[in-house]
Amino acid sequence: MTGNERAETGGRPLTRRGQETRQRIVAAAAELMFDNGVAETTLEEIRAAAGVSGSQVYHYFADKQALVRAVIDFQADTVLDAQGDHLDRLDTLAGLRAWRDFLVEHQRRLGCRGGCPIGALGAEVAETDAVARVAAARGLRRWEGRIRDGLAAMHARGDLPAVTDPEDLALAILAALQGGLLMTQLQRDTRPLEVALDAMLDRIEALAATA
Amino acid sequence: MTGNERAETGGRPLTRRGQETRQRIVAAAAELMFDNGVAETTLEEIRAAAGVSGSQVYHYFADKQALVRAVIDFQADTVLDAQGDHLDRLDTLAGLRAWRDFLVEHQRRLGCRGGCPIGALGAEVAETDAVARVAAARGLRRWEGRIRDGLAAMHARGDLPAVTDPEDLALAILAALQGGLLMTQLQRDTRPLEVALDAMLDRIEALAATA
DNA sequence: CCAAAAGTGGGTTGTCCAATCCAGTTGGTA
DNA sequence: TACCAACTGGATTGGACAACCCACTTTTGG
Repeated sequence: MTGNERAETGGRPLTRRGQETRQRIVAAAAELMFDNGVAETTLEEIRAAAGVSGSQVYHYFADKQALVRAVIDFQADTVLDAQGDHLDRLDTLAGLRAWRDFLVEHQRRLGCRGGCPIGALGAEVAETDAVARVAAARGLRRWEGRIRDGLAAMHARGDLPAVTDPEDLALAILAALQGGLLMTQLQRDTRPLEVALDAMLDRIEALAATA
Repeated sequence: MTGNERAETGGRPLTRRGQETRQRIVAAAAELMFDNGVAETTLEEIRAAAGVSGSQVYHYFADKQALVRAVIDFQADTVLDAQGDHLDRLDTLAGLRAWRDFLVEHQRRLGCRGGCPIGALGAEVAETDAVARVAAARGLRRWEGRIRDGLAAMHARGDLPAVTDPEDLALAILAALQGGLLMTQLQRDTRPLEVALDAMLDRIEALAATA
């Protein structure tokens, strides 16, 4: 899922070591951009944080924009990874609640800083770089897909009313999550995230009760 | 609500003309920053768009950061203004639905560009400028307050179950709205906004039915 | 072992832009 | 009419930073 295109147009292969270095650069860039935003992160800082020298960044990326795009794909992978098994257990109410608690606890540990690694990054570059915008949208879609799979299983099992659409429900939950993260970031308080997710899960619980 | 502090610390008064010019600068900055983001907006562009010359920007603002903070307050006023009477009619289900339609239609007219003028701006500077972050949070709180007032009226009237908390409900709705706007911006499609708001309003409708 | 890739450690260039300064004019108002 | 804020229209400085280039060494994979 992470873009493998070389900086140079001729698609010469990357050795394992090359892949690793490239990945180190992307990971370092991701962390710095998460902490300080894209605009406030310089290639020099990234170079130093990744522990590579001189022109290595330009060896792997045509320009900063290309790196930003790689970072977005990287964050999509990382975010889904970090949620681990939780995403496989969204087919019960208990699983959904546990996932909610995990997300809230994660924000608490971060001091409510940074917001969503995909959403915040995407929003910053959305109006400047259409390719990056689409990459961020794609990342959120993958996330949405995992939520939908859980709800669809509930739906198929008959735990949700037949008329409810798991697609819509999943999208609504992710939107509440994104908004909750944004407000939690601005207020430095996990309450918006808690209340937003609880509202959606309470709704699902209510729907489940009628099924 | 918009900050009136002069650039110079000695608080000399602004004449009406001065106030107007200052406002023109803020409005021009707000539009440019909404379209292109803070980092991509130069003071020179703002100066030209506002139709003022040379050092006028620095006559009213100590630096770019001060201008950004003024823009955030300005956008808070503007956003609430733009929703006009809708915000006074959030005490019925019909009023809530009409508000939802207005928001969706507004995004459609904008081509789903820019996201929330407060949220997107706040997120961009949140990790760099704590004062701006707090200003954005304050703007969202005002918005949240208007929603809560409507729901509280329903609650007082007995249209919502006594156990439900209008505060929480309002916060959840605003979070869904923010997340919906963000995803709508990234996907260039109003569906996320529609689905997120509908989920929250359906929930309120269900709660109202049990009251 | 050899060719290509990966990597070092600089230097350089050009541009953009925030921020400052100033000498002078206009305009309102007490 | 005197004063001061508002405003003009520049010039300038200083720094940051993306992007590019190069001579050379090390690593690796076939």
